Amino acid sequence: MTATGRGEPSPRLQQSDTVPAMLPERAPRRPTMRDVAALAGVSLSTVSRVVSGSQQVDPELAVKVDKAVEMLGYRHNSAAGNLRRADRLSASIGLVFEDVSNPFFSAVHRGIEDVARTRSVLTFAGSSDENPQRERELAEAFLGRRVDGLVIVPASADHSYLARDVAAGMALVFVDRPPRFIDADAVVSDNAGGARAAVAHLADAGHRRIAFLGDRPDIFTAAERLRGYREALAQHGGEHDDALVHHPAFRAADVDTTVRELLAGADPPTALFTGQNLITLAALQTLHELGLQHTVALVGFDDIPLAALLQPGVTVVAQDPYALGKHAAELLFSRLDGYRGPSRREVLPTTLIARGSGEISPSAR
Amino acid sequence: MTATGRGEPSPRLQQSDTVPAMLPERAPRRPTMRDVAALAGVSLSTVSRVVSGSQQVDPELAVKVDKAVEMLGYRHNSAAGNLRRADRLSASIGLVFEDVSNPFFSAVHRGIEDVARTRSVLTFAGSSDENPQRERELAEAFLGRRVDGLVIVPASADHSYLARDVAAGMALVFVDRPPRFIDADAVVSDNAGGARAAVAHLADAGHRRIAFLGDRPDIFTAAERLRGYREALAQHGGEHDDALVHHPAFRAADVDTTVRELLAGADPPTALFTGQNLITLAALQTLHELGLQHTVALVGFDDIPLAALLQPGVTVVAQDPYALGKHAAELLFSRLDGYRGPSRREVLPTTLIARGSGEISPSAR
DNA sequence: CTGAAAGCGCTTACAG
DNA sequence: CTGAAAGCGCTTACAG
Repeated sequence: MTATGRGEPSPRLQQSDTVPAMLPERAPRRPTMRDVAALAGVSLSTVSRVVSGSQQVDPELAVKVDKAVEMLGYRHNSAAGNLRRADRLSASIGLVFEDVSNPFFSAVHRGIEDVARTRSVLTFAGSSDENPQRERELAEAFLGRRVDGLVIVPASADHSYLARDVAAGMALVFVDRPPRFIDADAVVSDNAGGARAAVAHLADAGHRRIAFLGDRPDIFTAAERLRGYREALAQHGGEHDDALVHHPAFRAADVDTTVRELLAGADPPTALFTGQNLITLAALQTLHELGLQHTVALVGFDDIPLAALLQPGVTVVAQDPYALGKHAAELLFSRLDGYRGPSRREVLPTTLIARGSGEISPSAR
Repeated sequence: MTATGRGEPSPRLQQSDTVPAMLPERAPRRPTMRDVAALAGVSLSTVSRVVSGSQQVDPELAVKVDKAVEMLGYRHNSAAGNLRRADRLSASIGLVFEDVSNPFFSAVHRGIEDVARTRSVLTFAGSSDENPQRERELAEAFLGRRVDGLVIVPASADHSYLARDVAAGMALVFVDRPPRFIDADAVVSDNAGGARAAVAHLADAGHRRIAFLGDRPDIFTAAERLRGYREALAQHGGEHDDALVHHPAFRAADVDTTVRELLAGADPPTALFTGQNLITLAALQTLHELGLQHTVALVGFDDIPLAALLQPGVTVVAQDPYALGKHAAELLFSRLDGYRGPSRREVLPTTLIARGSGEISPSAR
């Protein structure tokens, strides 16, 4: 669902019929505090006090200042203020996701935003596309703007490049996956446990040949889910067969090929465990195209919209991405509030939701 | 899909086993350009020149500076630099969405990000939740950080509060809906046209009683879709009946009630036109619960995942949210690049995708 | 409570 | 090409 390269319709272009007033060649200078002070007939300091609400000011002067602010359309420059302020806080944080447009991460985003908003903190957000270089560029660009903290879904294998920023007081939290080569707070889902539950569920329905389709195993969540898959197979007597383990690199397209090859093979799996939301969507598409949705069992990791309305309903192990974001933000702000203890790792539970596709028996084949 | 108030699992908390080194009570000061200059044995100006790459510098000095930067872990403070720089550009823009976690807006987000990224511009993002006050707070908070531009999905009925910022050179683009009381560029979908196509499609299948379920009509897109609905009814001889027009306020819950009441009524509609992605999802849920998905026709505005795999497949009028974002960003940057012409309005076409639900005949009832 | 002055971390004319 | 000085828009001690 990385949206790049999508075909776009050619737009109908129409001029607005409102004719704008003659524009000056150069934009006018924005009014500064100095302009406000001059108009209000007070000192710069007084304007600063009124605008920031930090100190007691004679109400009469305050009114003058407010009027001048109003008249000039003065807009405070918090970037400038931040430079001299004692706390040095920019009231902004940076978020590095894999892809802001993946519904999983956009829900995490909203969880973070809702917490940040209660503290009037703004969020920068960007997509790494699972590219370590891009993750670092984004994080460093945010740091160049002196964000107070960073929430990262790690793509990079080494986060030591952030050590000095943390030492300088930047709050750092990892979400969805833990950090590497740096000690920091993290919030993750119980990936291995969720995968075990998914595979145990399939084993309970009688499956022995269960395929795994997941992200590259160098991604923490994928590795954990693979581990859970293997542990559950071992515990429930499922078959360990490397031919059943796949890491379709380019998701949608590769998933389709992989599923078709698996099912056309000599000793096909009777069930699929799809280890990520986009992989689940693609695998479902293929199963339906093959007309095998009632024959081959499937459990997906991550819940997806309309899962309950498909025939059969899609059994999933659901994460709670909103909660992941909320908890991450809370850890972040606890650091900013002065917490100096050891780093924390929160593991959020997953929930198996049985809807039909995971309860298909192997004999359906 | 506003994620607030969702139940969260209680996390398992575990201490990390890595024991952090003794932390100093106060965070060390970040190194400044001055520190770099001192270590490298050059002037502040030289460091600035090397770091910004703006001017020719003796390669030997440049190497010294680079080494000092490396040793100290110096991180450029672009907020400070921005204060004095001639162009005054912060290389950041602000995005005000209805909800960053709605897949429609997160796709718009990605479209904008991909364009901004080619120019090394960072994006702030926030959710207005359709609240005018919140839209303004967000926009003004972004402006306080001196963003170079703003992309807004308007919730407010009056954007004149941005007039002075535009006059001062801020680039402003509206997306999904046009602005009010301000002259600015905008990119929208052909909402009326898409709705006409949807309703005409249902009329072609023989429907005369077609219900409309859309957002509050004070939202531009909803009003436009309602207009398209009415125009198509008029053109194709559908029944105009106010009892068929509904604006379920709290989406999911109200949609369910509305659909049930409509279908249980004396003269029920034979088809539904659902005018927004979340409304479509909720209406489908209800139709399936009632077992009427093969009986009552439905066309939704906005495509949704898995729509093709439902029984019947869900016929939709699809927008291209990624393209919406991309075009909005292009208009924005053209302003920043010096375009001074009249404001532009781009209208992107929609696409009707017939998948089954929209082709159910009225006699199925 | 108020104002003049210094200074936050940079960039930019200005001399050399 | 390089450096000393001024200044961006603010906040903050410091006097009064």
